[in-house]
Amino acid sequence: MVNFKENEELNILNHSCAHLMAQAVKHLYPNAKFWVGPVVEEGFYYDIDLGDDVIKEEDLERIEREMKKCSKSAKNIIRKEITKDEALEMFKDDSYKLDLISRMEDENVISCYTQGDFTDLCRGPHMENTKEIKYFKLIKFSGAYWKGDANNKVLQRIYGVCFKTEEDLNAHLQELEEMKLRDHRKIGKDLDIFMTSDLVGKGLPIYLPNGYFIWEQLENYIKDKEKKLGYLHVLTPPLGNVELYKTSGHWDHYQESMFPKMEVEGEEFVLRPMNCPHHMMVYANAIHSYRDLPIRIGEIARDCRFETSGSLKGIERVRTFCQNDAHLFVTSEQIEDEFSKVVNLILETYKELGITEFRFELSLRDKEDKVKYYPDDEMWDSAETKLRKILDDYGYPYVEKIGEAAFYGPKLDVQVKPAIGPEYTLSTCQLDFCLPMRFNLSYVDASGEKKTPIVIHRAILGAIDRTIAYYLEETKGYLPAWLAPKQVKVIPVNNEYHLDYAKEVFDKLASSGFRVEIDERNEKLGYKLRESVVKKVPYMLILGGKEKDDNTISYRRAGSEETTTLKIEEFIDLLNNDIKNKVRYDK
RNA sequence: GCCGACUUAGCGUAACUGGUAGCGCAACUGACUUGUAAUCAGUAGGUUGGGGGUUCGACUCCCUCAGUCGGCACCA
Repeated sequence: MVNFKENEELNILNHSCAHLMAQAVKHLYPNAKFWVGPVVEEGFYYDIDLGDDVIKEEDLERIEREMKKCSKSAKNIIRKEITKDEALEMFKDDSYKLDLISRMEDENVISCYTQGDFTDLCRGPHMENTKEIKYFKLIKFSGAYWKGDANNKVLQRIYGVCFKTEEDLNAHLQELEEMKLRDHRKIGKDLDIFMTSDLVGKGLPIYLPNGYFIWEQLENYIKDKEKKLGYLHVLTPPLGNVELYKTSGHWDHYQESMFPKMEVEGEEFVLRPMNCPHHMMVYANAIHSYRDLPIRIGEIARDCRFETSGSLKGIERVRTFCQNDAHLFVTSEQIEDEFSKVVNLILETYKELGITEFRFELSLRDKEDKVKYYPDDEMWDSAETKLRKILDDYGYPYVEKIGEAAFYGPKLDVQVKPAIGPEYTLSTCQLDFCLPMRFNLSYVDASGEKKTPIVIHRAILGAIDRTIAYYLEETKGYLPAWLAPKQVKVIPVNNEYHLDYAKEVFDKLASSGFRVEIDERNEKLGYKLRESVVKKVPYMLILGGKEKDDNTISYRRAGSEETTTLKIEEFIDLLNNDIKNKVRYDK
């Protein structure tokens, strides 16, 4: 998928197109006031105040038609540089522009661009003439808070894309359609992976047998890896006393997005929104020597968060989910080593799953925000410096994000992009000097002195739910054999002649431990084959006279139309290899 | 939560400016006995998301609740 922001040529074209759209909107809505119209990864948008008017589906077409007219009028796009005073005078009736101008440095050059009857404040650059802005499409529209603040007025935001040629535009629109086909919500339905029910409640997905099978595989996979790295797994309750969260600080920070507390026999409980406090208690259960550290406590742990209704999405963002969580209790000398091991684990896991599109973010505190972040600058500076050094030493590229840290410490977030919607965090590794203090955790060091350990919070498969969503989209539903609920479908060409042989092959595969199914129905080969193709079964074995005579099998692999013939033992080797190496079929 | 849209059988959909719900797949029954994405025929399946209203009459218009979707905001 093209990145409009990073492609310089498309960036200029799309930004110019945002102006063209603004011009058209101004023609159709003379009272329209404009906020900002930047180019983003997925194209351009413009935030517009239409007074009491709102954009409707049919308005997009009207605006597009008007844009075409503006484009055809072939007006030169003329840059003019003005002083701040001139700018303030020029836009004196436009509170939005005045807001922008007043925040500009006095000595900076302010520029505006004029095309025909429309002038907009803008840094540029732009195309030279509106006729160059020709192949565009308005994609979607929505409300958007002014300045991204939910307390502010909702502006109308219109998104669009623009290309140099009609072919490029059509190819892009085609690609957007194809992305919809790989949406995990569609695949999840088609392959009977999960369901939801109004009666159960929104954001509370139910994993069907196929979905739970995938879940179990992923859970076992990551827990096995963790065990090899010395993690100890525990099982803790999915709710806890409110005091536990008051101690951790979560109650103060996240009460609003927790399910409300329940009172029973004078005690107050909440469904837990995360597991750190429980794991702190696991640590606190015994006296620890420096010799015991690092202690790595892991759990596939269920959490419940009262996520806002508008943020729920399939199994990607839900109100109950299971984290692949762990807390590493370490000495300050062990931070770097343990943190690096986690980064290694993340990268190794991604490599094994074939995940190649991801980026690292170093999430730091916003020093101005004294409310969110634990007020201890020395602690924060030390944690952030340490984490930055670890990442620099590690050598994997990352970007820094101010104000994205957790309230208790800075973190490394691994971001991925789903088929539809903005990118999200799949894995995280966080450095925490704060909670161990709040919970009064300690160990005895070599000189017999009490010390406070440091905690590394980390999740590799993040939430299992989200990982399933992501992997369904990654693989387009063509699950690799190790994850596929059914690995092989045996299809006799003609039951009368080939069923016995098919059963023989079926028995051999089943007794070799494969998840195999035989289709004994009296249907045409094409009919039976189609069903397996649609359900994306990794291997379809077609067994007829040829195979029976030669004692072979012919297979078709998911996503391919090729047929290959092998000895049954060769096929078993092939499948074992696929399972062992987690071979993907979607590439 | 906010702005907008949507909700018809298990799934995918049709029904003009209001005239009383069709189709395909899947399911079930039977026939066909089959070589790489859909054999033929029949049967059954819907208080058109729930509730209320307007109307002689509502899938269609209005209100309301719920859910879903696109963004925004939020995301320990």
